[in-house]
Order: sequence, then structure tokens, then C-alpha cells
Amino acid sequence: MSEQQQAAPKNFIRQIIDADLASGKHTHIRTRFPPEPNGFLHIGHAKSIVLNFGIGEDYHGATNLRFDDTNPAKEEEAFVEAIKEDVRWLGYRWDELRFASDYFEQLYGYAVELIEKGLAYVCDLSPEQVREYRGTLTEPGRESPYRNRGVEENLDLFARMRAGEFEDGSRTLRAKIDMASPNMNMRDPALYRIRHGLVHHQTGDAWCIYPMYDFTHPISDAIEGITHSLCTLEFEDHRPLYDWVLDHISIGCHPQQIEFARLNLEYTVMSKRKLTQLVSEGHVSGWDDPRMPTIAGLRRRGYTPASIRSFCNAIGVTRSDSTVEMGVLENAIRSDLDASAPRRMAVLRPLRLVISNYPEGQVEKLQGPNHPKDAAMGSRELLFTREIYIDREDFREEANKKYKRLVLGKEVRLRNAYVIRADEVIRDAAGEITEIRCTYDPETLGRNPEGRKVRGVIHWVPAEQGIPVQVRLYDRLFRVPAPGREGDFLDDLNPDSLSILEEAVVEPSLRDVAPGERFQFEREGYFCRDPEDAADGRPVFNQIVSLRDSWGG
RNA sequence: UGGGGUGUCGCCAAGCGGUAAGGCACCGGACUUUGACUCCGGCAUUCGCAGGUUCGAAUCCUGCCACCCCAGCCA
Repeated sequence: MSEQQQAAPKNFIRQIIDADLASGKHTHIRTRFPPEPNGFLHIGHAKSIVLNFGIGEDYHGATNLRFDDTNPAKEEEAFVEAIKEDVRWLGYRWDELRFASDYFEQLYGYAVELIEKGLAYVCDLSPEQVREYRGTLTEPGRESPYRNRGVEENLDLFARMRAGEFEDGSRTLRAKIDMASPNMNMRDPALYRIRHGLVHHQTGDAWCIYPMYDFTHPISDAIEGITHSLCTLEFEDHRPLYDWVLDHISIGCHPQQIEFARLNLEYTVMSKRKLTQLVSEGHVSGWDDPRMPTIAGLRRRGYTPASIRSFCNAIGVTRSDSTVEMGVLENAIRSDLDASAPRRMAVLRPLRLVISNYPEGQVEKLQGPNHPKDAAMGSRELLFTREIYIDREDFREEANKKYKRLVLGKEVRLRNAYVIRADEVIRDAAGEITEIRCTYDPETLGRNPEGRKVRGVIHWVPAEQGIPVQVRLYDRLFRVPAPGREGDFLDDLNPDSLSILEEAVVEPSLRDVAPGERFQFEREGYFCRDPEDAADGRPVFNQIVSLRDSWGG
């Protein structure tokens, strides 16, 4: 995993780590990736994964995978497994697998310590009242009438909260900080809430009180000896609370929270709520729909782990809000696949072409290199016959010199085969072109014709031996760079984000392709065999990304 | 309007007082049996704006402006 850090300038977090190492503050670095198991990971999480695990690797430190599972109402075991799979697929291995719920007993103990120190109290205010008491952004809040309960009473009440004596919402444990703080997070934040009747995927029904993120996270980090706790910008206002918790309990470790900007990508959405809505309302086929920005979607689309890693390293890590263009992601997968994907020929919109001077019934075995610049990748056999298919886009009855494909009366090179000339167009009753009659030049296999130069090269597939497949072409999921910027994001969905080509035919060597195998269909793009076949059993190929196209017309 | 942040090329992003890296995109041109790849060349006299300090400022100071985040018993 060294393809990504090509002497790139170090981001500000790595600079902080360098300084901490240089000053002797730390001798060993430990980070963590802390997802809540309430949904699928997306490309934004990949940024965090690459950041955290990348630092763990590069500094010869360690990185934990920790599930932030403090809210059983939203979490599921299935998401735990899916997240683990995604992290592994991206190419990372965690040092230790932890759950915040592993620490519930310790967390409870630290809560008791805060109560004993007079720094936390049981509050009987209802959620609505708490909101009223909290004040607003510009006005200070008011202190809860329960704020000055005695330590013994608080201890008793907290124990009874745990014992299940009180109803959901009737009480919370709150930190006693400052109701007048300009930072809303410091206005006596809730530390514990009561939640009955839930089955936690790790702890079952052992608890009916659950600790809040702000209380759990710093302590979990400290327990694990995390040196640098990296999170996104919206947690910046929580840092004073993160520090407050660690400053007031007996725990010998105080990780440093550092925030960075989350990833935004043009023409897609990243929020869990929106992604969930796309799936639940059927706008996409599932979390792994190839158009989704989820790791599962990108994987099914055909993106490689290396391409996602290199993308994450290319975009950098800073504190400024930014929205990255799709082109950067596309560039990452193109450069990976250009080097590694074997070349094949596939005709997406077939047009029959008959070579009238080629013997009927003859099947000629030709060789096509798997890669134009890497002979080590070998070659595959191609079958050349009298009747072949070319793409409808590659033929015109008339065209100017800019058009480098087959034109009536003109010549073109068939990729890996002969030069042909189009002689005649055959139409059906409706006037639609159904066939092109051509003649070929037998002297042009592997060499250029004499006395003339043939500019264009088009791909082809033998008509009889070609394999019918279904090809799915993908476009951006949304038609605007910032979906939902004005109005409902669903109104910005791109109605043409998926095109299914039922007539496509691929070369015979593609007969037994494993799901997930990637190829470059020459002159078209990179494609990947989908794990599921079409309803009629034909293989399905997903377009990962098109080739760069500087022609445009 | 309280608090916390951010503003360097179309999009990312280096830069940390010594005179604007790099990537993506884009535009030329070469090469080419993929209009791909590769290669060569071009692409910020200027760093949100206005002042100030300094021999020297994107970097320091002051004041504006714009945008983002915060009022869950979510994370």
C-alpha cells in the first residue's frame, strides 16, 4: 500500500503527529475508525478510513475499528458485518476490534465518579423542558431545578435508573457545567438516557440506560490509548466537552481530538438520511446499486480498493469545506484500470456487417494482445468471420474528415484484424439500416496497406460466435452538482442514470468471466461482470467508467 | 444577532515573513491498429476585500465581507 503516498506534502494532521513524535509527547501512534453501525459506509467514510488506517500504517502505529454503538434504537448487527467487510475490502486490517458497548460498565463507573465529585446530576426535566431551559444561540439557558441535588440522592437515583425503575424520558444524567456557556454543548449536556425494551446487538437487554456519544467517545478513546482522535468538523464544538470529560475523571490518558472537513462529491449525496431514502423509496436497487456512493455500490460498480485509496489520498485532508469533482474519482479508477485491465472487444449497439469477399463458413483465428503496452499480459484468441458486428455509432453514410470511423465507400481498420471498405448499405422496409456490405483487404493483417493510409480503427465481434450479454451504462445519479441545493434532492435525480443495453455482444473469449472481473472494452470504457445475471441468464456487464473522450461528437 | 470554523487557478491542495508546488479539469501539439494510454507545451504578477507593520507579506496586525457548523434524552 504505497501507491498513494508519493512524497505528497503531509496534511496538517500528519504534521501534528510529526511534532508530537518529535517533542516526545508520543512514541507510538494509535488511531481509530469509529463508525456507528446504523447504515452502510460511503466514500466519505473511506476518506476517514484511509486517513486513520493510513496514519496507523505509515507511523508503524496501530488503528482500531470501534463501533460507536451507544444508541441501540438505530443500530443493527448486519451493519456491523457490512462495515467490517467494507474496511477489509478497502485493504485495511484493524489492530483491535472494539465496541463502545464493551465499555458500558466502565462508563457507568466514570459517571458515578462525576456524580461523587458533584459534576453530574440526575435531572427530572422532560425533553421539552430541557429544551426550554437550554436557552438559544443568543440567550443563556437556565439551570435545572434538579441541578443542586445532593450527591447521595444523585447516586441513588442513578442506580435506580440503571435498575429500570424509571420510564423512558423521565430522567437523564447530566453533566454540571455551565448553562450560560456560549457553546450549547456545554449547557449541562445529557450523559445518560433511559431506553427500555430495546435489544442491543451486543449487550442484549443488560442495560436500560445508554451513555451519550459525548460521554462515551472520549472515554473509549482514552481506554484504548488512542493518541489522535480524528473526526469531522461538525464535532469541533464538542471538543471542549470531550476535554472536560477526560479532565474530570480518573483516567490516565487524554487523546487529542482533531477535526477535518468531511468529503462532499459533486452530483451525488452523502448523508445517511438521503442515501437511506434512495434505497427505501426504490430510486435505486439497493445499498449496493452501482450508482450509489457507498463502498458496496462502488465495489459492485467495479471500482478497485486501490483506486479508492488513491482518490482519498489525492483529495487531501484540510479544515476547509470543499466539494470534489467526480472527475477526480474517475481519474483514479481510470489510471488503475488502464494499467491492469485486459483489453477486450464488445459491441454495445450491434450493426451487422458482411464481408462479401471473405469465404463463407471460414473461421480465422487471430490474436489480440491483452494490453497494448504490456506484452507480459499475453494475448487472447479472436475469431474472424464473414459476418461480424460493429457498433452503429461507428458507421455513417457520409461524414467529414474528422470522423475517423467507417463511412460508405471509405476504409477503416478492424481492430486486431483487416482493413475493410464499406460498399453498400442494406435497409429494411422502414428505411432503417440493417446491414453493411463490405470488402476486406487480405494484405492488411498486421500491416498497413500500401499507398494509402487508413486513419480509423473500430472494434468488432464475430456475429455467430459473439456472446450476447446485457450491458449497463451508468451516468451520474443526479443531474446537478449539488442535489437538493434548492428544493427536494429527489427532484434532482437524473432520470437517465441507468441505461440497459439488451443487444450487446462481446467477443468469444469473454465466455467464462468471473463476477467482479474487470476489462477494458476497447474504445468504450472499463467494465466489470456483475455478480447477478440477467433474468434470461445472460451475463451482465457494468460500465465502471467510460474512457476519456476528447472527441465529443 | 451568541459561540466555533473556513476563505490560495474551474475543482482539490502545497505554502508556516524571502518573493505562488502538485493533482484533476481545460487548451495546444507529437505518437498511436483504442478519438484511450504516453509524451511535450500552455494554464494565479497573484493568494476574499481594505488598510497597516516590514527592505520584503498568501504568510504578522487591524477592520470589513462571504460561506459552513451548533439550540437531539442522535452520532
